[in-house]
Amino acid sequence: MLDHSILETLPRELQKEALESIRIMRFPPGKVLFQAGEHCQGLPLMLSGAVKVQMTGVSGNSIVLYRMGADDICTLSIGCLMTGYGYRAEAVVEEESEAAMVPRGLFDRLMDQSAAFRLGIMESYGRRLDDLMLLVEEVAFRRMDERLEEWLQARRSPIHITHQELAVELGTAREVVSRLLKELERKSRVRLARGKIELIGS
Amino acid sequence: MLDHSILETLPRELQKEALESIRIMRFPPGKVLFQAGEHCQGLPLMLSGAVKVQMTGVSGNSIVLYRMGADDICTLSIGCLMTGYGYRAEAVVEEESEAAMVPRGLFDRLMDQSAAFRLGIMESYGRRLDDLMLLVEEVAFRRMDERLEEWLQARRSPIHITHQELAVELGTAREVVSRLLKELERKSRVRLARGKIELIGS
DNA sequence: GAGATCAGTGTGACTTTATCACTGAACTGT
DNA sequence: ACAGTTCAGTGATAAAGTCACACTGATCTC
Repeated sequence: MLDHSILETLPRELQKEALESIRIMRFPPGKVLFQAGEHCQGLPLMLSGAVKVQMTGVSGNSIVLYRMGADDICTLSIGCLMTGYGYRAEAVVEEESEAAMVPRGLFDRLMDQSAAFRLGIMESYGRRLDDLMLLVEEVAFRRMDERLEEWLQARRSPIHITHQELAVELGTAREVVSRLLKELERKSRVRLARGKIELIGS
Repeated sequence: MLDHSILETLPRELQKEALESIRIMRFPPGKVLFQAGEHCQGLPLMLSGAVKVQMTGVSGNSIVLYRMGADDICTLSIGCLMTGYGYRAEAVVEEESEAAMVPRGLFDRLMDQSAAFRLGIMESYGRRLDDLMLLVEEVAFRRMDERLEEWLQARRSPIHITHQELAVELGTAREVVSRLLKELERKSRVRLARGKIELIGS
């Protein structure tokens, strides 16, 4: 049940405590783990699945910041727990996910007593920082048509997504995505349908 | 010498080890602490001063990601040390700074034995994450004229900076800054001179 | 101190991206 | 089958980024 998890690496005694105080939860696709402004209810440690973290600006526009997968701990939640401020972003489940909800006390003890756990946390933080730095560069300097094409090429055709969702992925406006996609269709690089994009000859 | 530092909080024995293995270094403004691609030579723990961290995209454009001040540990360096990858960004001293260079071994022991140190690290990470998330939103969705005005209003007139440097602060092109500033001058909100911007009536 | 040099700035022309307003097409439920 | 809703397309306009080049003020050289 804790297979493939960072929790496996814990010393026996801690593992026992962990198994007792941790709640394992399942989340279906679409489930909102937390929203902007809410306060942290416990640290989700992902065991499987995929969750996207996105934020909405004052303008009302949204952008996907990064994704979490197995063995990631939600670094945003750590920050919320430590500072007591509310979340700045929201987390939405993309693929059926399992997560261990770690209470504050156990988290502190794990940090205190397990070097492996600490390493896992630091790695999660490092990845997040790296993801965000790359994103800043993308958004600030790269052309939208290139970013769109890369995004499309990184998936399997057909891709089921609306233009609006794709706009949030890239941090742009829906109209921009529509126009760029239409342009790609004119070049016969994609075939468009409502809520679906087929890649041609890649 | 370690006044105002997170290192003060350490238990006596660790503090002794810290004082022995840590090198305190002074850096003058303009000093480059590290550059993109380089490998980590030790964790800088800032004691005083200010350092900006900026990155350069493939396009050659640069953007300031965040700033470090007293009691910040360089989270980027932690990541580099853990993963062995080179830095993705560069760090430039803005104000005369002092930093304690913490070797890997001591860092691990501090993380292991001092809850206060761990908390400091987590807070540094939290701030970085928060800074970067806000930056993503700014860059993706906010108007450049607003961002420029805010940046200007946050300083004391006169501001000594070139348009190029200001462009890097905001992650845009020099020409854009020049034009927006000229527009502000036409509205009598600023007075421009070579390398200097005076704010009028604020 | 006259010219050469160079970093810093200004600006026109053009492209790309964002925003606004609206139309129409495709799906949903009853 | 119709009403309501979500999704997509597009023209007009504004903001921002890019490219090319001219100008200006500071510094250096002789």
